[in-house]
Amino acid sequence: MTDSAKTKRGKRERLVAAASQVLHQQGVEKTTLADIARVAEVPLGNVYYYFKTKDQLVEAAIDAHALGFRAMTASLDAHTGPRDRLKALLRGWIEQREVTARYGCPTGTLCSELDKRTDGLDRAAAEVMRLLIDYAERQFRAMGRADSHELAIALVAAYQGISLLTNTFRDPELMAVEGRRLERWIDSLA
Amino acid sequence: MTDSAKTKRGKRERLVAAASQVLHQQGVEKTTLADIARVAEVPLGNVYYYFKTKDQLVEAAIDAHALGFRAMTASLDAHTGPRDRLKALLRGWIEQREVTARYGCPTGTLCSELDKRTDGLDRAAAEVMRLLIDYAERQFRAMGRADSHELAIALVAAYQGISLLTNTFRDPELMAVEGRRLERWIDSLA
DNA sequence: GTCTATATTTAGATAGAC
DNA sequence: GTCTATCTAAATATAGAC
Repeated sequence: MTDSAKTKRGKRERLVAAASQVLHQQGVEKTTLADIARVAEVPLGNVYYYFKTKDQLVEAAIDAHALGFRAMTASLDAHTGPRDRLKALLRGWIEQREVTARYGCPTGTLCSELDKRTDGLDRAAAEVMRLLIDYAERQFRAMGRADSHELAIALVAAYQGISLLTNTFRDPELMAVEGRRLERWIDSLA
Repeated sequence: MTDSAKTKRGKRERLVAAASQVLHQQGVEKTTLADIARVAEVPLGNVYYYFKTKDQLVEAAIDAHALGFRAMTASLDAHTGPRDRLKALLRGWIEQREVTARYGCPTGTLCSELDKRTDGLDRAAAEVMRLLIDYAERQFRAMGRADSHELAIALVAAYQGISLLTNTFRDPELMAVEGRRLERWIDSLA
């Protein structure tokens, strides 16, 4: 991606990209539309031409996040088998450890924060988490595990938990160590 | 606790108790001082006699949370051995599963949300998480494990992760199932 | 110490010129 | 479609009577 917000992609697209980034870094509640507009290099008043409310922009960012996840898993499917796909997922998490140490897991922080809301945004975030669990579950099932659902929950929980600790203590090594532990765990499964 | 906010405990004490409750339920950013004052049954303007800023009240609530955790572990130490203490910890988490499904782990949600802040409040929340890890680590060490630190991180990460999923999907059974899995894991350790 | 009324600030949202 | 200026609502914080 050589494009920055500066370049002449569509403004709507720039706003969504800027929202994804800033919402992850600052959290939903602490992010103002002015913050997003500045990063997207779109005048504040113009935001409302594309999104009627802040919530609609947040929802668009979540949808973009879900789309990005589907693209990632699609490329993961290039790997030969389900075990390799799971380990590739783990390695991706380990590679992102610096970002995670600074800002947490994008999906996890969204779910945690948006859960406090009564409107539908919390369900949109939960949907992304569901995508992740379902993907892991399919791999465990392809490995022939009858307890694929429980294993998928355990894997994603371990990742979300270590993401939170990595972020809380600002220590990327936590993710690296736990990631390797999870890799050994996956190798140990029949 | 037969005391409600109504009773004539000190106002400062009532404000801290109300803050602990409401901050857990609504999150820090979405909670107003008016919310806390209402639950504590203290007039809004009077809050500022006890706390100069909202942040100071939030910090007092975090400190109270840390104090409560120390009291809990002190009573856990009544258990015969380190393995029983860890399993008692797990059973406590399982017992809290309905609250966790609705509002998440109090410590985890605080750490996740406050991490987005630059002031010192994020470190106050991290300290409570540190207490939890240190306690678990002491038990693993007492069990004779050389890898007590790694095990403590894994245990707390598993708990924090399943708390997030339990909350995200509003499903207390997730905590119950994973809690039993973690109990078996602790039993399996030499 | 207590509490009402209000000042101040900020951010979401809109009006209307171009 | 774009953008400046502004409205409005809400929340933190304060003033000052009691």
